[in-house]
Amino acid sequence: MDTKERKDKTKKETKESRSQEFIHRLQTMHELRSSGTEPYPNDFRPKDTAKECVSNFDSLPKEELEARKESVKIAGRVVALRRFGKAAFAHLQDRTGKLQAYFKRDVLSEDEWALFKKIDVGDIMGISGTLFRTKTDELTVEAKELRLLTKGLSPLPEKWHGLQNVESRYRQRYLDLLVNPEVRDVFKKRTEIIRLIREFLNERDYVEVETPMMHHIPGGAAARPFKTHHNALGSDLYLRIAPELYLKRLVIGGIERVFEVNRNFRNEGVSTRHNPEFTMLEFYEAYATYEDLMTLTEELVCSLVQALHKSKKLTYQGTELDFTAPWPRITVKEAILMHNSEASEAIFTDKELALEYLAKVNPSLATGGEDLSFGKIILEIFEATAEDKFIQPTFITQYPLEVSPLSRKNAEDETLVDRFELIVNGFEIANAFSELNDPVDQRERFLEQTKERVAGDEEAQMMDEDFLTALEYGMPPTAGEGIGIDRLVMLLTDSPSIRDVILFPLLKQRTKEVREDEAENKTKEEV
RNA sequence: GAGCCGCUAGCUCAUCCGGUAGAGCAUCUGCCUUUUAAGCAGGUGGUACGGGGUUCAAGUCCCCGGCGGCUCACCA
Repeated sequence: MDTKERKDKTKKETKESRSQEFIHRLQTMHELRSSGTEPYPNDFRPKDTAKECVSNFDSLPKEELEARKESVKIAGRVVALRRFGKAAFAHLQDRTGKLQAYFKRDVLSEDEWALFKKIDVGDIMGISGTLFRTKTDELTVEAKELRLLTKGLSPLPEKWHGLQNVESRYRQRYLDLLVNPEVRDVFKKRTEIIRLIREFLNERDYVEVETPMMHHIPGGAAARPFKTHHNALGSDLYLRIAPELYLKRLVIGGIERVFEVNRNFRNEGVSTRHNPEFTMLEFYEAYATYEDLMTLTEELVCSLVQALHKSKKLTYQGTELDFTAPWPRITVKEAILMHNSEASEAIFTDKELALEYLAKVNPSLATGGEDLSFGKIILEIFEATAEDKFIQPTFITQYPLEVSPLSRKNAEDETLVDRFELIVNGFEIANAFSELNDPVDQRERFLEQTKERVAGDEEAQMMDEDFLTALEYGMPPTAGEGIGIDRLVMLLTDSPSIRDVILFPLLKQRTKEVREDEAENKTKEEV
């Protein structure tokens, strides 16, 4: 078979044209198999990891290490390969890190040397050998035996620059993880943060639960939901926008301290701070108030900052953030007055004046603003003028009643609720309140929401009779909180975009893929 | 949804006023038994995101579309 015939054969095997390197590797794979070397075996069991080798033996002096003839057996991906004719160095990367391997023609059998000559960067190998130190003092395993464990057909991105193309990094995250160590590090930290949060709550007697992702009535937050359909039940369902109403049912059921770390889905735009599916921690504690949760939040977040940065301070995108507690507690009203020197205090008592002021600070809401509730107007003024001014961790408290349909009314001022948000670097990290446990009041709040919904507010909440039924059995006085895990991880890992802390952020399907999928689906339908 | 920027070899990037599409790494051939962005010599590899237009000539200019990034808007 000449080269051209081989290329044609390869094109038939793979549905599109491939790079010369892919074709060459595919040929190598076929050659190995036909000469009796399985390119995808599964009988190799490594006994050691790169990290174990380093931590156990890297401290030994060269002579002592080599006298011990320490045998190791490791497996990993070839991420670098330097050949010298009759010898070669490679770096193998496993889940724990990298280890250099040395291959010498004298040491290996003829078959193994022949196999080694067919190894490419990106292949996965298994090696048995002894540890030694090179001239440059690097701990290295000298291969006595080697196996090809997986032949890689597609070449890895370049060793020096890694994978830079942002779109490729998100779409092919496996490559990003493989070649960009700092990306691996961010996701390790994400896992660690979630582990620490679980530990923190478990220590305080909280019980972790899982509640439904598919809701008949999407509730617990102001957001537009994704809609789906259950065929057998013949009913439309919504992906949850928050677990809140289910977690409260559990508090009613006697799980007095409960939490869930899981996904929420909100049908809204994407940005550096928003992904349609995102991870939220929600927790509820009976016999606590929102003030207790402020203290708890300080403890939780401080412990995370301390654990990851060995300090109470960290730098986020060039800004130093100091998490030393206590953090300022500022009411929405105070926050607005702080950052609007020209605003009169009358805007908090006169809806017309407030609306006038809002039109000034956010002209996009000038039309249709009359439909907004007083509370919504105040909140809009806060968001337009004050929210992003709070860089250091700050609790914003005392939110308007109308924008908090699940929160307990403030005892002194019934137009406000006992609620706070934690703002860091201008964005919301946490939202918490003393929960409304008066079922009659809750019903009225839902009715109020229903009216707003009819008036056109797609985010207003729906009446949830099943939840009201639960509340009517009695929920202990409870405080609850939600913490956006992705945003917290952004802060703790100095990541500029939420997409840098979500393994597979939502991206549009590419046109070519859409066409192929449509073609495939059509074929299936015809069959 | 709007504005700006980007999309060129497997990867990272050049191509200045429109004039034969280039480099480094990877790959291929040869040499090389302690290298680590190994080295030396030689070669292959391109539908320049897709489509249309202007032009003797388009990666480059214009229009339509796709995907991505950033900013804004939306969005707790």
